[in-house]
Amino acid sequence: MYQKPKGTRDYYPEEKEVFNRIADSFRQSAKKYGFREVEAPAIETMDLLTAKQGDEIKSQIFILEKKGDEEFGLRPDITVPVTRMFIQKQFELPRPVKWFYITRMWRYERPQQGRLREFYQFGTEIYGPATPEADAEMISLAIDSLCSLGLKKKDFVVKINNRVLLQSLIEGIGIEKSSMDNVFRIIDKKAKISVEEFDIELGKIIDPAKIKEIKGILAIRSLSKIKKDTPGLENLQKVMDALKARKDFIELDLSTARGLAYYTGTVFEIFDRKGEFRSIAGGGRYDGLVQLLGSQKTPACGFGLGFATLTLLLEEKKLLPKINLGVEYYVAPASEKAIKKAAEIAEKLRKKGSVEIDLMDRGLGKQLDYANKTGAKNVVIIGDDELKKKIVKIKDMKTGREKKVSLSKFLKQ
RNA sequence: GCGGCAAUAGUAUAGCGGUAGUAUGGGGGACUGUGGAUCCCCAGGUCUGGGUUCAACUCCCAGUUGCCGCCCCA
Repeated sequence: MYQKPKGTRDYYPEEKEVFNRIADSFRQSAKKYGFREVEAPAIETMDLLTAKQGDEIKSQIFILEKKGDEEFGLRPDITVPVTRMFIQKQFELPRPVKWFYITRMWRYERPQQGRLREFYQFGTEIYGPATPEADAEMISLAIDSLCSLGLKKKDFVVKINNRVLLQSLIEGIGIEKSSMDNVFRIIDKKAKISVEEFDIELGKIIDPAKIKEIKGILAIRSLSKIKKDTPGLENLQKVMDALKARKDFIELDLSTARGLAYYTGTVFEIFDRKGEFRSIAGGGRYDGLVQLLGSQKTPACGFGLGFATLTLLLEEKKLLPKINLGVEYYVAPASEKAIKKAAEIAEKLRKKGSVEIDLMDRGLGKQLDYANKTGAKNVVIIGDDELKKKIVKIKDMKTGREKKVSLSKFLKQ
């Protein structure tokens, strides 16, 4: 028996339908805000995929065997390919450019809870506006998207921060810029590790006497506690003001830093309230990315929302869509002679809805069994008797009740 | 890249150093054109490769995959 590749998952019909329902729901939410769906190639040149540099990143790309001079890899995220798409058409696109995607990505890494090697994300990118309203809009959309699946404010929380603000505060206590990336990385992990570990990790790169001050900063729960002219403060305040209608979902959390990412301003991450799973979604402002990819500097922001963790949460909250893949009509020929007529009936019924017909040359009992197991709503029975009388029997599979209908009348309705 | 636990029909589970069972699901049949019940028949399994042994599904080692964690999470 062949096994499926490590870290992938198969979607059998019911599972695929669950996926489709969730995807459709996201699609609708995004369209309500005027976002337009895009798709990028699964493969991109290694030049593009590694443009952001970093050895870790490169080690997580599935690199395709080199043919000639061409070197491709599977995209490990889609912000970069979509940004490439933006750059190629940027001068003809009316701004703001608001795109969304529901598609898959690949990362060569160890699978664990909520993390696969091939995975789906719903996400958005906005190119053009530098306004706090743009940040607020993408966060609103993320919240609405989750709510439209039935999740409530008691189920998830949006932790929001601003990297400029965090950096000014950290610099304000005398930490050098050179160690900022590492400090950010540890700060971002704070919720996941113990106080002792946090102290040890930070102690390795900064003066241990400063750890307490950092903790003091991270404990701030309200922007009003921060000195008025601190860079980033006003911007974050405006973003949060614009999100007032959804304030029950939002928490200021200065320890949300989002690793070494390309984020330059607002950052946010969505978690389940219990903090049981890894993050459901994350995003922020990345004003430097377009320039990094070789074009003129353009403000941009976006978020990504993974299906893996989301599914875990929906499962726990019993919010996964209930699926019935049964057809509306199963047409059951009860005799050899009726097969032709049954095919005719099926063909006509298909103009209106989903119809299945016997392909296994089985007796009526087995056919009903099959119709029952696959969730068919009605069975149309046609046999010698019905042929003679020019009728069909319609059996409601839920109630078991049968009614006789004249064939011509039935096909006309 | 590192570590912990696990692996028996499609699924869920027994079992034992000596020829692998049960349930469910799948196919066929009976109940004499009618499903969800009952009964009968059929197909289907010890993850892979080594080792120990007269004999390995069972014990040992390695690999693979799964679950979980670390690293990382653009």
